[in-house]
Amino acid sequence: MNNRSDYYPKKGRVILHIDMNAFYCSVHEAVEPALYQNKPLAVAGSVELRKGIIVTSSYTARSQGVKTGMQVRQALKLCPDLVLLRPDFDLYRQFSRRFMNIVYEYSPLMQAMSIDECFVDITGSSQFGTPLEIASQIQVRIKEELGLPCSVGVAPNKLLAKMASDMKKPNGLTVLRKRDVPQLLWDKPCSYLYGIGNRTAEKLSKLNITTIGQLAAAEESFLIKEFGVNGSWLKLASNGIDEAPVLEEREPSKSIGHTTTLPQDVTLFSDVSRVFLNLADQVARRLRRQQFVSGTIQITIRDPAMKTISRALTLSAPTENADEIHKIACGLFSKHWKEGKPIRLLGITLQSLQPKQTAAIQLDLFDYVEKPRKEQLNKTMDKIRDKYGESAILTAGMLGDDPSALIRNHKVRGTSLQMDHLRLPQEEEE
DNA sequence: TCTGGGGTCCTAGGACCC
DNA sequence: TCTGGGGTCCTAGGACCC
Repeated sequence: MNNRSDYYPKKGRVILHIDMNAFYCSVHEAVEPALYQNKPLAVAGSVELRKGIIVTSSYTARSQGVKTGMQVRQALKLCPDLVLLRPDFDLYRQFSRRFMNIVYEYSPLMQAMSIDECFVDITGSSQFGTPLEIASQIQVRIKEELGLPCSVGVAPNKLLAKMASDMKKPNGLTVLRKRDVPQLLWDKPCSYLYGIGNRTAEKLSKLNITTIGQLAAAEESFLIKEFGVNGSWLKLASNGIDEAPVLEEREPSKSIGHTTTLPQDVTLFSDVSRVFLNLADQVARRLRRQQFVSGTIQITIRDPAMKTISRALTLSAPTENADEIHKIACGLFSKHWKEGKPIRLLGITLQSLQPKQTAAIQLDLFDYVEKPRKEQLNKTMDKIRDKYGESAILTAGMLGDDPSALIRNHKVRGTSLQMDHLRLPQEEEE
């Protein structure tokens, strides 16, 4: 066995799944080791009691019982010296790009799954070594060059690679072959299988199928009868079979949304409108940054009992403007929510996204007299916020005295600017 | 200990058109 | 006046994942 290609299958694939360990916390440790290394760390969405939920925690914190999804209050009880940090998504995105660039060097057939994990198909990468050597090299380089730990799964398909990387954390390197599936997976509960959540596991359990092995042995026709087309997938997946290819092009986003749980339940329309104004502003800005326009506006409303509804409206012409999104959100709300019913959470999601260029051509947007000015204003505001932070510009409606108006927690760097300080270039020439 | 926020995909029903 | 069948778009909600 001197030839590296002997380690690659004659037919079939070799897939790696790279999963960053405690990603957000690890990034903070890497950036400021003196402050944070080996400290019990947690990133929390907010420190307000009601909303305070642990988003992720370092392994040191985990060893003291701190878990994702736990309330901040409870986490502090278990771990009094827990260091709480606000999320910094720009920083995470930066490290995300850097670790994926390393992976990409070993094969361009790479698919980012989220900010902290990706698949890579190294079937044709024998020039870099055996699959295990490549997996190990990637892991070592991410550690040495970025200071971040990760777990790597090596398998013949995405499903098994994903499950393999999950088996040993942190810093795990796990090979999962199809022939290992009976021994390693079949005695595990169904929900252990990636793609089976609590609902499906419950339904399976009612059918007397509680382990992956039992699922693997079930009749496909029976599973199809109970689960529809998902039945076939259940049968295949429990046998370790998955033909889904690694898709190299990262698909453009299909929706952009923001939701917020309010500090207190609200009932007044004026409060709702103000929250929507803020949400509309945030989603519109992300939309513009990605050079998209949106054809469908959806709102989400959750009541104190956690019952959630969504209502959507498709526009005759797509938009990128916060004003318009805000107006539509308020309209949808008035139409579908009885005034006075208490609200716990509000959200706005933009759907039917399309590249702005094509939309502009289709709609002759440039023929409008009003549009270029509005676009100029949007651009100016985006630039200022890129420089001074999210809160640098607040439109009038966001300056209410109700706390729900200020749902943003981002720090303000530099001075706060008012709308009056903005001058459009055209106006300066006038 | 009453449960955050960002997404994707799928389904099913209704509207509407031919 | 009552009526088939196919196709598409829109909407709402559920399930799942990170």
